[in-house]
Amino acid sequence: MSDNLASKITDSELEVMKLLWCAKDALPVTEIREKLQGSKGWEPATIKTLVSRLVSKGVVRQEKRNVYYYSPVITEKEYSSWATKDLITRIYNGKASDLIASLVSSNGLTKDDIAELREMFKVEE
Amino acid sequence: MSDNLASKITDSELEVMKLLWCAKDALPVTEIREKLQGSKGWEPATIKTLVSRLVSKGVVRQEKRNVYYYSPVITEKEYSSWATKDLITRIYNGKASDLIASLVSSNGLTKDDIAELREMFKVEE
DNA sequence: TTGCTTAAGCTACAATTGTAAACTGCATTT
DNA sequence: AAATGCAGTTTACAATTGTAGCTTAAGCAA
Repeated sequence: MSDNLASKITDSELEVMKLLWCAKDALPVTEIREKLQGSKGWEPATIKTLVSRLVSKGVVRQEKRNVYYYSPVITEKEYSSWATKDLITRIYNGKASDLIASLVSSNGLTKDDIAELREMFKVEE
Repeated sequence: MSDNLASKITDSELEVMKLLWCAKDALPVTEIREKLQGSKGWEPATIKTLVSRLVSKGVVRQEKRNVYYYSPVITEKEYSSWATKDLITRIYNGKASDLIASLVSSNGLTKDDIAELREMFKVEE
C-alpha cells in the first residue's frame, strides 16, 4: 500500500472502511448508508461523499451491477499496520520498541494485554 | 492532556514541538527558525504561524522577555502516549495488544526491538 | 533623531476534511 | 406515458492545515 493512499484515509472515511472491512462481500450504498446513518447520524449525502472520496483515493473499488457495489482495495491489516508504522516514524523516531515502552510506562496496557505480551515474547526453546 | 489539545497538533506543528521538546529552555522564534529553516525549508513567516498556532492551541507557552520565548506546555511523553492511545482507540478497538500483535505480524519489529521486548516482558523473579 | 531591521500580528490563499444540498437521469409505479 | 423516487454526480461551504506575504511597531545603528 503506497504512502499516499493510506495516509489519505480520514477519520470519517475510516468509519466507512471499517464497515466495508466487516462485510463479507461488496456492499451497495444503500447498505452502507443503513449501517452508518444510525450509528453516525450522517445524512445519506454525506455517506455518498465519503464513499466517493474513498473510491477516488483508490482504497475502495466499485463494481457496477444493477447498482454500484463497493469493497475495500486494502485490507484492514494493511491499513492498521501502515498506520502503526506511520505513528512510529512520526513520533517514535522509527523505534517500535519505544512505542511499546511508552505504552508500558503510561499504563496503556491492561493486565490481560501484559499477559498476552508475555506469552508473545516468551523465549521459546 | 485533554483530547482536543493534543489532537490538534498537526504534522507541521509537530516538527516545532519536537524542537521545543529537545531544547532545555524556552526558545525565541529566532532560534526555532534557525533550526527549522534548514531542515524543513520553511519561510520565517511559516514558522511564526506554526508557533502562534501552537500557542493558540495551548500546547506552547510564550513568555515575554526582550522578545517572546516559547516552551512546550505538554511533554513529549504526554503527547506520544496520547497519540498512541488515540491510534489504539481508532483502529485497534481499544486493544493495545492488538497493536503489538499487528507490529509482530507485519514485521514491524527489528531483532533488537524483539530482544528489548523479551526483556521488558520477561517474567520476573 | 531618523531610518533600517526585524519581531509580532494580521491577512491570504489553496487543499483537505466534515458535512450536506441540489441536480440529473434511470427505473419502477400508477 | 407521466410522475415518483432514488443512485450517482456536481456543487457548496465552513473549519483546518500548509504555506507564506504584508503591516506595524519597536529597538538599534548611524
